[in-house]
Amino acid sequence: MSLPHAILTALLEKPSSGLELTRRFDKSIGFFWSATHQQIYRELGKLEQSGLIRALPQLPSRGQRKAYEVLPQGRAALVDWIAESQDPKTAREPLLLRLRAAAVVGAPGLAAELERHLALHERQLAEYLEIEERDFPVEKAADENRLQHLVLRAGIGMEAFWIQWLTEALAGPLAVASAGPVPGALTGPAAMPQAE
Amino acid sequence: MSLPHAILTALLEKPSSGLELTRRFDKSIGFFWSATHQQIYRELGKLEQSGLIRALPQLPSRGQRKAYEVLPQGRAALVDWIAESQDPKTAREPLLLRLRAAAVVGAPGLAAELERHLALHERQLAEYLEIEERDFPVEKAADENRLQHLVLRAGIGMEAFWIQWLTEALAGPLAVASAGPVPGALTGPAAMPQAE
DNA sequence: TTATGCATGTAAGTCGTTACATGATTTT
DNA sequence: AAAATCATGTAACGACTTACATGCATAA
Repeated sequence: MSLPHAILTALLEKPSSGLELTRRFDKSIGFFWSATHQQIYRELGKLEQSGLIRALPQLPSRGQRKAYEVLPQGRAALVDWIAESQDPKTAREPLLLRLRAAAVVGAPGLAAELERHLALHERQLAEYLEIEERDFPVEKAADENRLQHLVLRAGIGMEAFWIQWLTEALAGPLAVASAGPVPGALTGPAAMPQAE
Repeated sequence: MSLPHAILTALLEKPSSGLELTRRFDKSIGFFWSATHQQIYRELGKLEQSGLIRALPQLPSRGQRKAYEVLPQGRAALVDWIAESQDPKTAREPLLLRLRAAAVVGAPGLAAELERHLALHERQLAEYLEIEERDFPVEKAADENRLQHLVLRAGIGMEAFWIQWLTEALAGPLAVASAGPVPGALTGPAAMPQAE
């Protein structure tokens, strides 16, 4: 149930139309919770029906843009959600899954993928650092911005972690000892010192 | 499409029944791709119908346990998947969303959540380190285990990152300057230096 | 023989993704 | 007027979650 609350937060920051929200989800909010415009429109409809937001009186300018604002009920729902007890979900990392699979059947082509991911993470880190420099300059470290800055620091830390890990992974051999990529040659299932 | 390949990997490591897979997904594999038994049974059915795995001749012992093994086609499908080009998905971190929401409407109850998460991550890290000590002792750093060890190192690194970040977050003030938790008092939408 | 646990499964609903549809406005 | 773009939306599917159902084996 994160999407509706992400939308409430975005609308509190600034009342917006569906498309404007979509644009904003491509940037800051979407760094930690992406959403397509279809999801957003559907969720806006639900939120309006639930009485948590309402459409602002139409500005009859261009297009049919409908802007929404958060109602007191919506704000209250958001406050409740913040304090809810939610366990961290077990991570879903297809890349690690692929590494583990490569340990069993061989790893041709995997190094290229790791390098590609490394480049992507480096680009993302650069983008985060740019935002930090722009919005949270060292000279004015204010307490009011602390939460926003913490969110950004989390993004920076995660990217830095992946870059370090991928670099370490690419530094050593990726091939597995016995198993080749030959489809027919089944390796023995027994010799797995991996944790179960 | 990660779950079927996670299952193929698990079955290559050791042919198993649905429940055995469920147990194993609660442990090693599930650290990076969790799955419930319902998902697993459904996926086993699909994989069998696709001719990627087959049920082993019944051991008529207790219960109705059906064990599956991977067929050459399944192994080939896994090899292909490893080399596929898959972009890293944008992270989904509800906790960061909640921080961002707290920056807008206030943060009562958030500190308790952060502390709870910190404890959970510390426990998880301890578990990973225990596994590392058991399965990858320093004296026998072999290349054959390198991929499995890398996967585990990723888990360790992620937990370490969260612990560090949460500690840093809890070290400072979490309250937001102006906004209280009062549902009716809407704050101005303008003053957001946050990146958009 | 009831109860408890094991093992496999069905059903329903939500969330997310991909592809397509529609009307309005701006550009050529 | 035709084409491109903007803005909102529908439809269909697949993945995941939660709750429930069933048959079998062992234990009380």
